[in-house]
Amino acid sequence: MLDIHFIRENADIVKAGAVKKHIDVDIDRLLAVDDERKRIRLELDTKRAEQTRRSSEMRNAEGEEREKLLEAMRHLKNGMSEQEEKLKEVMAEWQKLMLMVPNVPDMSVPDGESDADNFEVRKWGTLPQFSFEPKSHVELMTALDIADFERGAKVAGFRGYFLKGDGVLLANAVWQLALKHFSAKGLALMSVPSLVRRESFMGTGYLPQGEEDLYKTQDGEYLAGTGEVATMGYYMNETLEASALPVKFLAFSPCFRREAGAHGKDVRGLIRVHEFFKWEQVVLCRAEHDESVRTHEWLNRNTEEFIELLKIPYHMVANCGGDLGLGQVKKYDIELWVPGEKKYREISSASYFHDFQTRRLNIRYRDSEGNMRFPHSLNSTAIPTPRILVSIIENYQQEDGTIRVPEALVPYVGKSIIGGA
RNA sequence: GGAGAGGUGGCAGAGUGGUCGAAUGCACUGGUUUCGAAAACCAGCAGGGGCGAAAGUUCCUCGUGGGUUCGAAUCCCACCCUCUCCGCCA
Repeated sequence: MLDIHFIRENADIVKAGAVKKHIDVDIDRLLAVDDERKRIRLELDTKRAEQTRRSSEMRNAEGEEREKLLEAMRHLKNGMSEQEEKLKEVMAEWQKLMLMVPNVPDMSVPDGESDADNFEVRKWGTLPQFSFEPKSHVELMTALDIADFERGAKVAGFRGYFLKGDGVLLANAVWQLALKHFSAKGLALMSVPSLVRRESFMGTGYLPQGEEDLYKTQDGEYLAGTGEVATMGYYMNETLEASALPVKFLAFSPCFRREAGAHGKDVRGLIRVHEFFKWEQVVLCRAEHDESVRTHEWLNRNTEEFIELLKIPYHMVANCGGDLGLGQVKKYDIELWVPGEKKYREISSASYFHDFQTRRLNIRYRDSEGNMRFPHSLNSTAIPTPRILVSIIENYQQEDGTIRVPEALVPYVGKSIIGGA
């Protein structure tokens, strides 16, 4: 959510931002509703002030004087209840519109409609050269019996999977290495709920718009598609000490996604699944743009470094306007090379939000001047499993169908070849 | 699943119809004292919205939404949430 003052004073910027994000929102309508809201409030305030005044006179009034006052009050209240009704209607529309206004993307965000228009910022590593036709992870893992997709579908339905044996070890090894790498960066470990109430989804901006993509329980909670939701909810409705900032979390959680809009996409394998695990970096920092920008680069770099430990070729893109979420100011995606598809596939997403989320979540801190402020929030994937296995398996495959274990993972897997004799 | 208790400022916690946006304590900020600090003492200190250059002034907020009343933190209703005990269970 943006500050209504900001929207009023920068209507053109907000409108242009929505256009850049390809989000349709009627700012003029919001401004008109806000005018109405202010007008009614002012009139009501005046009447309420009179009511308070009269009612304190009432305490000592007796007899005829009292009757007069009562009569005047009745008159006053008549007009008020109508206006209160009206204000309620206006506020309902106001709230609805406010939740729809997207955050303004940064100047540096490239124009574009979809992920096809994202801008490549840098590239790392050299693409593997195979003397044979590389196989997909589905073939490789099935042949090695370290994953079972058929039975996955039988038991869990579409997009279901089992990891088995060394597949489990490999996923676990990634977690171990991630734990070490990311906690060395000063991120505090936290294991967070996946079953989360509506409020935190509203606060992070996944609701009200994203209802379709979420699983919902019969008790009304939702299953989170990312640990970001619970981690951001952690300080909801709290006031932090400025000295506590920045807070930096590395949150672990199971993640659940309906993939409602992606029925035909990535129907095989571990790229797009309904349930997976993710380590997520989440930061709250002082409400300074510079600090947000610096932290954003840092978070993204942390993940790049992790991928470099695994020695998997990647590139990093700046997401275009049309590929940004409602609250995001800017986003970088890291995409890993997938030999079976001969293209880069997303593994990580780093974004910053300014105070868009903290305003919705009512997370505040007191700055050095004693003013209440909404901190800035950021988050970035540390590492998701099992998706990361796709690139590991396919990039490290050998002609005989065995998989070399990335050097950094060998201590955790306990072997250097999967499928070897 | 059954029974009960409760939601008040940054925190703890009083307040059961009118000078209550709210005692008190802690925390915090400023000052006195000190070589400096601690302690003590003095003072300040909820958030948000109007109007105003400012001083100030006014409205809203005691979980949320309704109701009763001239007047509600306080009474009534509904909902949400939390805690305790019993049962069941990882």
